[in-house]
Amino acid sequence: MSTVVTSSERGVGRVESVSRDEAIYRHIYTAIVEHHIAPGTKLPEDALAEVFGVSRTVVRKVLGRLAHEGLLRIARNRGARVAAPTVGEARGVFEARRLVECAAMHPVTGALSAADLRALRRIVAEEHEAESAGDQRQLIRMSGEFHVRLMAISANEPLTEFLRQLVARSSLIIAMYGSPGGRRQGCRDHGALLDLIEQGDAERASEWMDEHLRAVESSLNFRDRADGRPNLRQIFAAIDAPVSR
Amino acid sequence: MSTVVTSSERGVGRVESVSRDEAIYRHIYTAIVEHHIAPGTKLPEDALAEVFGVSRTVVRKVLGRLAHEGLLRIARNRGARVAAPTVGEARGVFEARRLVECAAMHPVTGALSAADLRALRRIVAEEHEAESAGDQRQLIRMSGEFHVRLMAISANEPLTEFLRQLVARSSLIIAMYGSPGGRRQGCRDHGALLDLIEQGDAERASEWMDEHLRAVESSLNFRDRADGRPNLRQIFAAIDAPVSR
DNA sequence: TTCACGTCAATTGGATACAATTCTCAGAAA
DNA sequence: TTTCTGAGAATTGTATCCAATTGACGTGAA
Repeated sequence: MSTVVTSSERGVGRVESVSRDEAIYRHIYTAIVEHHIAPGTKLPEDALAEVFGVSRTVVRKVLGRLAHEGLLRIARNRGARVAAPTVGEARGVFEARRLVECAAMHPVTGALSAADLRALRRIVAEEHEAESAGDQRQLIRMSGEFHVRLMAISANEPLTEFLRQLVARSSLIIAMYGSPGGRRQGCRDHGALLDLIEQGDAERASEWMDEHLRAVESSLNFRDRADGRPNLRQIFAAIDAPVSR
Repeated sequence: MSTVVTSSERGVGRVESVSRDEAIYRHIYTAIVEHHIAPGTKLPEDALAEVFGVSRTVVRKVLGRLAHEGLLRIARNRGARVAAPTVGEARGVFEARRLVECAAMHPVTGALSAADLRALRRIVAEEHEAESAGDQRQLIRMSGEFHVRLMAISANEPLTEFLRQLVARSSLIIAMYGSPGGRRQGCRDHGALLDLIEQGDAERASEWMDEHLRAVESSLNFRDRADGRPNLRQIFAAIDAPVSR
């Protein structure tokens, strides 16, 4: 599963970059977003506390944060599970992304610097490398990174943070509904988008982003679940047959 | 200050609508958004625990949630304070609102039902009443309610929740930078917006929303703080004089 | 007077203990 | 066999306790 940060992290040389809470948060966050943990998986407080070598207190804080970001669902007295977005929730996330990311192309195009462009092209290059190497997890990571970093150019903290959450949830959605080799065009696409932005054509960049996100959404299979155990409640919710007896 | 919910809330007739956590959350949330507590006010865990008759444990959970929504700032070992948005943060919030709310006018216009329209007109009427009565807090509440309910018509949960947070933070911003009688045109404006949406003119509704939000932002006074103690760091950040000694 | 320093009170961070709830599964009854 | 039931185990919710950090205050030296 996920490796645990040893106590050596608080070395003298390093500026204790992140708190212990933050480190645990990132571990679980990464595990979910990079598909190390399947949607619906239960995350018991005891087990996590033991894995990370802390008490349940700090685990609960982290779980609360992840739940607030939509990556977990916490049911009272029933603990936390990795979120398993319904089809409706999945469509909602992508609709929100289209609205926000397309609209953001205008301020982003206006604010783009040469350094920004270099950093983004570097990410696209890493996407290519990951694709060539067949490293699906790296591809997921870099694809998400691209979208978030692009939004970050707007220098708008609320929007960037919001998108970060949407991108993370998108990753969960792909884990549930994505076909294994579903998204092939993704990376070259991002490069083409950068060309448009570099040319200052915000309008076409916006249209481009719209098509891109629709393509990703279209590549999903909302008819049957991708993972092992089917969500019975979801399946039967659409069937209005009378219950026997 | 804020009244405490007595234990009678868990009456038999009522379906125990909200948990105790939720009740405490709403109390503090309302107190902040409706300007019962000034930005920068410290919120000690002990004091809140005593006020609400619970242990610090549950208070901490609630404070964490409020901090995650941007209404509080929690500094390690220094406790929670009501957020005091800087000018930059304030502009960021309004920029995000313009981007999201304007873009949302298209799906909202498409999805508007007769019942939605009635509910929104009712809110506008309550805004008028509050304005006539000089009830500033009710005016704040209804104005925020209008924007959130309007977004809710899009039936997009992530966007609606995001806007709810932005609206709450806007209220904090107005508490800091708003002049007492600053916003007079607000309520009739909302009615005019509904006219445009009712006519199905999403494009003009979007433009209208843009102007509306810019007007609200323009009515703010970002030069000197509205509340008592000035933010020295912010003031001196712009001055590049060498420190004596 | 002003600054530096050290002690002490106040507050928060984290761990543990106990209570409350849910889940599991064996066993009985239909 | 299937379904219901209930006792026990497992897990979460809350309170409390102790350690760690911060901030305030008072003392003393320059």
